[in-house]
Amino acid sequence: MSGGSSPTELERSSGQSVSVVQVSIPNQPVQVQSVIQSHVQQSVIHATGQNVPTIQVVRVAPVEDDLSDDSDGKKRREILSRRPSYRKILNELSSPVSVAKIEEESNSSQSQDGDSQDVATNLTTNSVHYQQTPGTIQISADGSVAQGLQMLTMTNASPNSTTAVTAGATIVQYATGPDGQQFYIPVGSTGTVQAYQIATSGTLPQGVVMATTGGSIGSPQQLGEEAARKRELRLLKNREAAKECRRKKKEYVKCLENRVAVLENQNKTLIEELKALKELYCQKEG
DNA sequence: AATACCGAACGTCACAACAA
DNA sequence: TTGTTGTGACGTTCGGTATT
Repeated sequence: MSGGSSPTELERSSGQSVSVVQVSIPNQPVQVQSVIQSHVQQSVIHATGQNVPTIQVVRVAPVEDDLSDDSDGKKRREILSRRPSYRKILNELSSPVSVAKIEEESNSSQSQDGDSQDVATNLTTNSVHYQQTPGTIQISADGSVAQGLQMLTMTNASPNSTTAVTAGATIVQYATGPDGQQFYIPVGSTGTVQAYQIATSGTLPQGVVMATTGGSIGSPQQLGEEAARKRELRLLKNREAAKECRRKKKEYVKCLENRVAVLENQNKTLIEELKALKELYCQKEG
């Protein structure tokens, strides 16, 4: 057992008090730190070392709500922005064991979500209808996986409409291909589509590049439209990113909660085992 | 049935971290 | 240095449940 008189890395960085319970287990292959960040209702597990016969359970005491003063929004924001993200914490995990397990659990939950690789997913929020068609995954001879085309179609779908695409509907198509990401946004109601390409590799420059449909750019009005479209794209991408971020976060939290439960069980068992061994030892001594 | 409350999900903004 | 991405925070909307 060790409480640690000097502040841990976590205490130094977060200002939270940390209590440490350390249990040595013969033949236990990993060292595990379980960290509960109650403030954000997230659990973080650190697993380090393949051959360290130690389990270390770390509990972070609930932080005093020093952020409750809403009048000081900027300070609050500053403090919160310094908190490391769960992704960063995950990246800091040094053990391939935990990472592999998280990935494994992540994959299994994805497959539970209804074969997301094979079935087109449809979701409707408010009056906006999203349809994501399955991407093609190319696997080369060396086993590497190349991301294929992924198409996202967004339409204004009325709740009663039987067809996703109706006259005058706004359709934004988003595609991820080998040359980068592409967006197709309708211009006016004539059916003309403006295509944008966001290059991520190859010869195309980084950023948004006007790709198709003629018409010179230069007039203030066109510049304004261009800026508006850019903003539209940014919002669209950010919207999708936020969704993805939330999905990952939920998955991650679920995974960690499961693991916390497992480790708590394990801890309980080990404490009982230790107790039994102590009694045995005392009997032998006495 | 009307209202209040709550939690989940969403869209947007701001900003840190990262890549080119 | 600049553009992109990921994510915390905030406000809004919506559906479910409890209460009146």
